[in-house]
Amino acid sequence: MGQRPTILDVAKKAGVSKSTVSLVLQQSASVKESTRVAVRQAMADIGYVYNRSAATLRSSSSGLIGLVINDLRNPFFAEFATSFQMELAQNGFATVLANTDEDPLLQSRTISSLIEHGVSGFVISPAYGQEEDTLAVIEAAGVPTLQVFRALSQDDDRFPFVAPDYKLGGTCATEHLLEMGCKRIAFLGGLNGRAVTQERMSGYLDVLARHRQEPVILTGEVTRRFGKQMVAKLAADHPDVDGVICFNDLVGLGVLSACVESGIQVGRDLRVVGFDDIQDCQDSFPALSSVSCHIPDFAKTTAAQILSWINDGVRPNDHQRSEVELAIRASSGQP
Amino acid sequence: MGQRPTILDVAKKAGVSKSTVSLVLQQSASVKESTRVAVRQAMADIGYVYNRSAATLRSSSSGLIGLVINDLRNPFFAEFATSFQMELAQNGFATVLANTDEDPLLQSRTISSLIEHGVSGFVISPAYGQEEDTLAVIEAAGVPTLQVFRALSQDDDRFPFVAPDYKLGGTCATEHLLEMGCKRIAFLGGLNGRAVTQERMSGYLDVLARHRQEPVILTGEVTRRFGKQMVAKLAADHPDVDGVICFNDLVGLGVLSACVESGIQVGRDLRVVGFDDIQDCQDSFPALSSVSCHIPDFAKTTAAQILSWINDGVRPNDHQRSEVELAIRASSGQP
DNA sequence: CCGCATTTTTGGAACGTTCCAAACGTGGAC
DNA sequence: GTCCACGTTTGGAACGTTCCAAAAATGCGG
Repeated sequence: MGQRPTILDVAKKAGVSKSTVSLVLQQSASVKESTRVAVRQAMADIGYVYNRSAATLRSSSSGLIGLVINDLRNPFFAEFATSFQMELAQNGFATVLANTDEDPLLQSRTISSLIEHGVSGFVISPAYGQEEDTLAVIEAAGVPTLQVFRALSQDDDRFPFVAPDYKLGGTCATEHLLEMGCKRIAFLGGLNGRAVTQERMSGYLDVLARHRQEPVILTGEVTRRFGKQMVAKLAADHPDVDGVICFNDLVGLGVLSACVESGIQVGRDLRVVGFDDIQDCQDSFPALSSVSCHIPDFAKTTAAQILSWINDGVRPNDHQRSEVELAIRASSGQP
Repeated sequence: MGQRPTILDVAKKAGVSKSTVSLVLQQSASVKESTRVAVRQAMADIGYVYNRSAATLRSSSSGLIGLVINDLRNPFFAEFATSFQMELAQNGFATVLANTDEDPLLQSRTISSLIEHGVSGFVISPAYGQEEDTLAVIEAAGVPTLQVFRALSQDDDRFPFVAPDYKLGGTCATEHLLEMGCKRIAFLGGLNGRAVTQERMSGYLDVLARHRQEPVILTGEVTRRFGKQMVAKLAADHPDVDGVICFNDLVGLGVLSACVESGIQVGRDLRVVGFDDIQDCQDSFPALSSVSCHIPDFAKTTAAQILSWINDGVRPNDHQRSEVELAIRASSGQP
């Protein structure tokens, strides 16, 4: 017995059959308490470790969930991934986390690899491009899949999609800035034509239209750097702008640092609101107002949904929007 | 054949035996080119997908590597995890990423779970506490394991350990500040008594001793918040401090934002150096000087080492230090 | 103490690969 | 034409679980 012990060894030690051991492993209710204890004891005695590959092979269910993320370096996704992973761990599932770096090719390779590993489900914040390939592969495999934050297929309903209510976020942020007295509000960042950008922007546009303000829109990357650059551009091209809604917090934080650099008083000369409410928002100077998506809650909900799909076959609703809430801080601050 | 096709189906379709198909799957050199092509074609035709659980069961090697990280929300680790994961993907391995949130109990549970899944190796930046339990479990399983950034077992050599040369980093940073003319340099952050803190600090202490400067040490958390708080404390208790070495970039960025807030001119009144060189350093204001650990390279090396241990049985050296380099930016800037 | 319902336990057959020793086929040397 | 070596291919036996139908044990009313 130089090998690792198997359930057979456990069975022998405990004086029962392997089937009984298996039942114990599966927490079956139909095994008598006393034998359960005996079996557990035997396991501890001989140092048994469960072999999930064998179980997976036989039962075709792996206890593995693939989390495929387009940009893990973005703190927003990192925070989500962390919460999600810990939530799943609580439920006995392990998370295989993969970053696709916005590369659709890498994405479909990754997905194929995860399918080979027999993941029981996917949660995916997809990279754009090659939509058909990606979706087809998953569909062929028949693995429960939840799209989060972004949807590859806006129209068709192949996979349920859950995201924060971006539009409402845009609305809140814009209304807030108006209330603070802004006369001219710009929207910064976000790739043009992407659904997420359009949604966040549409909340902004609606509110402006209602208040008969002309929009100022500068779409682009979603990085700190871009935020910094746009401050100069605004100063040059749109000196009357006194409020900005940023596509996300990274852009917002970039704006903040550029303002500090060029002596613009954030919260007075220029009011800034970000999006996502990552943790950095609280520690920047000035602290960044932001549309909070309640990341940990969102992760919890997502985890619950994919689990109940896997375990109980309950497919989540196709389009879901989670609540958002504006976290007001100094960057949009003094009246 | 409502089921997924297996190698048997492929074999039938291609007119060969299942063994041959298996050989093709394993890229064996001993299969003739023409049959290889035929088999591949057959696979494509019937939509075969490889079942790794079966392979794992038989060959007891899963192509899965566990990456266990103590704090994924810290951008430094997120950057590392991302690079590492993508590097492994290149080599056909999938990464199971788990965050332990500095919780040793969660850590040992996580590790056990990953062992059940049959991970072929671990790369672990451990949470402190319960050292013996954690190490014993891994050791019993006999899984190749590389400790990175931190070591649970300083003394014994149960698992190889690789980390940036923290001490050298501390030395470089301190010398740099001296060269810039600082008369009094403080060290901020890092939990007291932890090896990493001591190493970073010892480089600092050595240099100060050589220049007969008295150290000012304020250990504590490794967060932005702590950095902010310490600026006030320094101003109150140590008004003569004109340079700070921060335990890591988070502390450094916190210092920066507090300085901006209270009107301290960073780079002139106070020179600041961080540690890790996360991406945010380049986009803060002012840009934060930092000791770079070359994260992507480090990840690459780590990946290579764990892979060659797994594939070729080459156990890496027990204690390794990777190069560090000071990235000089505006925060330590003007002479 | 028997019969019957119910609770527990059980042996054998999967699951889809890889491994191994042996068989096959082909071509060159004699 | 025979033999051997070498490059390919092959069937059967694992690997460690879960599933299933059926057997064994138990409890209970009469």
